[in-house]
Amino acid sequence: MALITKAIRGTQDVLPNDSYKWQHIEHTAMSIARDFGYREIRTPVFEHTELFQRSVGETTDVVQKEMYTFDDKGGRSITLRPEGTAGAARAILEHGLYNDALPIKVAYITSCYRYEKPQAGRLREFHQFGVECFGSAEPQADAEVIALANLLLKELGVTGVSLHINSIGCPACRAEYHKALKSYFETRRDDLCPTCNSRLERNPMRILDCKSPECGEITKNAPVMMDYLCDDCRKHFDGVKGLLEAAEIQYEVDTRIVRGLDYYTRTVFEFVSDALGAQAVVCGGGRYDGLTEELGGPRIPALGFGLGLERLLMVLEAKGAKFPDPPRCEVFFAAMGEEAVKRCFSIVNHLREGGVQAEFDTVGRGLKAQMKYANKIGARYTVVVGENELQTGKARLKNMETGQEEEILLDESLYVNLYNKSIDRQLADMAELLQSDIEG
RNA sequence: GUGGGUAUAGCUUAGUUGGUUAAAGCGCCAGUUUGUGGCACUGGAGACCAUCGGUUCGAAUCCGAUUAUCCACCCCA
Repeated sequence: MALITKAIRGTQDVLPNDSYKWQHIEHTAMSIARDFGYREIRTPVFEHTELFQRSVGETTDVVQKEMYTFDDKGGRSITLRPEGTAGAARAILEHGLYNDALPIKVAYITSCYRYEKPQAGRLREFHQFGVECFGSAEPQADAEVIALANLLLKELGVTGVSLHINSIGCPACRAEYHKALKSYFETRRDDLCPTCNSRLERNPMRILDCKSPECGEITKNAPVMMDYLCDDCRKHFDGVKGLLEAAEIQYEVDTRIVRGLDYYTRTVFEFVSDALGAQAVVCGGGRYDGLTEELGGPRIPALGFGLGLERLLMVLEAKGAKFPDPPRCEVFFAAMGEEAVKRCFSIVNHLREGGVQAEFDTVGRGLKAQMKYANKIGARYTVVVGENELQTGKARLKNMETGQEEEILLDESLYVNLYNKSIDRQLADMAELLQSDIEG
C-alpha cells in the first residue's frame, strides 16, 4: 500500500495498545509532583526565537543547529520549544508569579522539538515531564528536586538507573576553572581528538565528556571543577550531598557531567540508565540561578529537571516493569434481531451512563461472531438478547472467564446488578495492587 | 552534519548460484447443521517484493541513486 504520506521523520504515533502505558507514566509523574507541592503549568509549544537564544545559549548546539525555527506570516521569528525550562521561566516572569510566596513550584508534561538525526532514544518530537522550582538558593531545594525524580523512577519500578551529580560552580569560580582547564589541555593539544581540539576554544569542559580513548586518558589527570569551587559553591554542594545522604538517596559524584545548556550553575545531575544504549540519560537537570536575570527579570535562584518520557518508557519495557492492566469491556450485549438490537443499545447506554464499560455489536455480526468478538476484546461478561429474552424479560449473564451463567432480569435491576459487579471487581483489583505494592 | 546496517502481506519472517501463478506463522473474515467465545479443522481476503533507473532473453534476487528506518559519532531528554 502506497500512502500519500507518512509520519514525519523522528516522530512517533502512540497507538491504542500503548497509550495506557503513557497514561500511567503521566499520571504517576503528575501525582508525585503534586505530593511535592508542584502545580501544573502549561505554556505554548512555540515561543519567540530569542527566548531560547538567550536562555539555552547562543553558542550551544541546541540553538545553533537543532531548533525548528521559522518566520510566521507577520515576519516574527518563531521557534518550537526545544526544552521546557525557558518557557516556564518566561511565564513566571511575565505574570509576576515570583511575587507570591516563594518558592514557586511548577510541573509540566510537554512535547519538545529538536532537529537531530533520530537514533535509539532520540527523536525530533519527544516528550518530557519536567519540574521547575523558583525562588530558593538553598541546597534543600536541590535535594528536593532530585528526590522528586528519584521517587518517580522508584514508583514506576525503574531499575538499573544511577544518580550522578556534580557542581559546575558559579560564573566566578567557573571562569577560574576554565582558565586552568584550558592551560592544561593546551599542553596536550596534539594528543586530543580533532573535535576536542575545536572544543578547546569554545567549551573546554566538554572535553571531559569525550568518549574517545585518547581524550579519556588525558582527562584523567585534568583539573577538576571540584577543586576550583569558591567557598559558597562548595558549601552549597556539600549541603546537597548531605541532604541526599540524609534521605538515603544513592548518588555518585561524577566530575565529568557537563550540561550542554548555558543556563546551568552549581548543581547538575543526571539519572543514567544501563538499558538505553548511547542515549543513557533518562533525566537531566540542575540549577540555573542566572536565568531569570538573563531574560530581563529579577534575579531568582531556581532549578529543575527534564525527564524524557520516551526514554523512560524504553527503560521500563527493557526492564519488564509492570503496568496496570489496561481497562477493558465489562459486559458485552449480543443481539439477535432488530428489536433486540434496539433493546441492547438502550441497555448499553444506560450502563455507560453509570460508568460501566459496556459494548454491543455495531457491525452487524451474527451471534457466534459477536461472541467471538466479545472474547477478543476481553469482555468479562456477555448477555445474549434475542426473541426469548425479549418475551420473558430474562436473560443469562455469562462469565467469560469461567463460562458459568446466571439468570438476570432485563429490567432496572440489571443496571444496579452490573454496576455492583463492576465496582466489586475494581475494588478487588485495587486491593490486589496495594498488596503487591506492599510486598514489593 | 558524518559513518555503518536494513527495506518482501497489518505483524514476524522464508525466498536456494537471477528462471513461469512470491511462501509460512500470527492477526483479520467466513464455515465445521439448528441461539453462545476460547481449542481444533477447512476455506477466504490481503504484497505491483520501499521508490526510480540500469544490467539481462528474464530481477524480490545483481548494480546505482533516492527515500525511509535502525545503530553509532556529535549533542541531549
